[in-house]
Amino acid sequence: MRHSKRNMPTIIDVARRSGVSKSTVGRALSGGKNINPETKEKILKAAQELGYERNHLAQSLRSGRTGMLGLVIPDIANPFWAEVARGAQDKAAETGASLLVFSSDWNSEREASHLRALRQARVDGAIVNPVENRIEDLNHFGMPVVLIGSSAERYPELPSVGSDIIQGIGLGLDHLNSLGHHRPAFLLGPFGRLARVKFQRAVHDYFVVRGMDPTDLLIEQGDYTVKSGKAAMERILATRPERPLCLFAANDLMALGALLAVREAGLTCPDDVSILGFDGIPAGVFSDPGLSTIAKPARGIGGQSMTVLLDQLSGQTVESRLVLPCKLVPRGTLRDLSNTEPTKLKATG
Amino acid sequence: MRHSKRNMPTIIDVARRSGVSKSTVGRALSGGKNINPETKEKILKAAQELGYERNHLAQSLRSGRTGMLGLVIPDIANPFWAEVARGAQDKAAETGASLLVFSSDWNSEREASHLRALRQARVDGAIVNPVENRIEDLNHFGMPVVLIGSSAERYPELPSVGSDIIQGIGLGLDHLNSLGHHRPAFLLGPFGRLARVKFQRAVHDYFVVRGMDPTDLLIEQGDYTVKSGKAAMERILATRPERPLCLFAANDLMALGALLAVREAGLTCPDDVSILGFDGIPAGVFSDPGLSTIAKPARGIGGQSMTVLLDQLSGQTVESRLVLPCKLVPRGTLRDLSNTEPTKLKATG
DNA sequence: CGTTTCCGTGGGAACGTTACCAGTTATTTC
DNA sequence: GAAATAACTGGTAACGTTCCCACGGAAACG
Repeated sequence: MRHSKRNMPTIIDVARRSGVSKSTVGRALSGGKNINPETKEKILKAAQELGYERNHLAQSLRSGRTGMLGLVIPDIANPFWAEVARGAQDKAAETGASLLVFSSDWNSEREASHLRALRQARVDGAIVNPVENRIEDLNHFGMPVVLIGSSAERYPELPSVGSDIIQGIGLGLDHLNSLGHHRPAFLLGPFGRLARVKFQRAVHDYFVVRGMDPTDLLIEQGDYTVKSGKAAMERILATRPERPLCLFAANDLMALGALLAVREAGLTCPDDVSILGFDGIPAGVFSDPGLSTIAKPARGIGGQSMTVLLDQLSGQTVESRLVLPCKLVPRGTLRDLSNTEPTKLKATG
Repeated sequence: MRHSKRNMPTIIDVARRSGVSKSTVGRALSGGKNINPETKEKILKAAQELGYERNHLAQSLRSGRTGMLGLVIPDIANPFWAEVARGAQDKAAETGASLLVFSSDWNSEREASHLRALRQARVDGAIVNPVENRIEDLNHFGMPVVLIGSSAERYPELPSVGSDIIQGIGLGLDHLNSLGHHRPAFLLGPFGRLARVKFQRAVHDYFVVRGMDPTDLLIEQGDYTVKSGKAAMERILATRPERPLCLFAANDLMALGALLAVREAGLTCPDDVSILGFDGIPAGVFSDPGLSTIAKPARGIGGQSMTVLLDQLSGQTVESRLVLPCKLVPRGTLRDLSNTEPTKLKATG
């Protein structure tokens, strides 16, 4: 190794080599004004020759800005959150900031510990997906925060970025309607969860607004896993004999599980059963047929939340709540019934 | 906000409040010896009351250790690398270290820029997946490095952690043999790549060691994408009429592509065609049937490389090259021919 | 020509912590 | 009981940078 970490060159070495004071070197290196172009070039050259690398710690300690930002998400190994992280990271890199990434595993203790670590690292700000059942106050975190995800609503005073689930659900139901699926079954999450309540209410409102009957919709429950999706579809198939059937699942994993159940029952998708997912995970491409879904703007959420955070850091007032639109991704799990028997369907609907 | 970032309490505030000197506070807080238990408790209490949070920057600047580690991988949004990151992160968290994660996108300029950022942040060490075509010298990086991935071989002096591809291939071929597939077709990567060469050599050696004929094996080429896998399988189906057919693909994405081609040709997997993948990506679960594959220990690579890095930091001498075993993940794409016609197959093989 | 403004530079203090040394007691040792 | 040792504490100097002020000289102004 060239310099053994304990004797890396400092501005003072650069100053000696270029025959000026460390103040001048500092000015030259931090791009300040009031510096003779010739002197600056001389200093830059000396710095390069010495292999000088600015000590970010000292700079941060003195200036009070670290140029480091924090990101606390449930699980970096989860494709959705990995996309979010990537979006945030790219945006941060544009401004030369580094990102400290932590996975909380939906565990509020780990979350608290990570937030403490961020505070100790004196990051300039943080993006956090707060754990759902967390009570402790994120409000006086001590630095700018931007919240992401559905549980952000618990902190109305803090800026947040999320996906527009209501719009996404509308998009999905519109699409289903256009294909002739007017009363799909729904597969939602666990009863207690905030996301579940929001989803169900959005569906209800959609039906009411359009003068359709929102009661007696078939709603099954799962826990967002493949297994629970499969089990739910088995229940539906057992109780509902009618066959062009349609299911709108609250996430892709359950939708894929439902797809497995359809196959095991000897039925085919989309001929017998149509399935629409929600999330837009990459694995949806590989199922047979490919999973039609409503994609959340994962990378966009990461990028936008970073933008909001950076705006906040530069002193701008920021929008308190930003929702990004979802996108329809039609693949192969939806059957088009609109041309087959439009009159009959209209009559029943 | 409670304290507006510019007036967070320091040890000196804690010292005032608890009536001791800042030296004593320092001792109490950094868990050193030579401190009266009562005094220590008093100080801890005062610190808590003030909401004191140790300034990691100052600590690092003075002590020369930041407790921060770097991780440079191609793409955090890629499931495989996300797993690696997760493994490294968990291991780092055990020792209280934070991880700075960067995505290089297989771009050596971005990689160089990220390495510079790590050096400026004065991280204690880094884990790097070097970009393949990189020439610049990672050898005098200036701090402990651990390499991961296949291109680590270019830096024989640096410690590295990878998966044992040769063992994984052996595992796959053993398994195929046991199921009666003695001469599978192979779907490998682009000709120039190091990984392709290694794969092909491993297959060759496997055949030679077992006294089997390594020549005239059917080898198709792809570029690790789904599309190329599909195209390759279409070529194979067109040229090879015999039907219990078997394909061993060099990665899961191509294997899934091949699976699509089989379906589109009106054939079924595994009845007509058996497919074995390599990687162990999560999406393999959702295909129909589920993709049998050789899983690389992604999280293990992350965790082990972090262990090696931490060992190196604590002054221990470390193994220069560590290879982790791959694991067989049997799902549904492999047909068992061993019971059906063992004698006939033995005769032909 | 004296005064003001500007530019370029240097010298110190400060950021918050740990390392080190020098004290002051309390405790042990011969 | 004096001396040596241990336990605890305080003061000061770093770590490498930026911030602030002061200084000299050149240019601009009246």
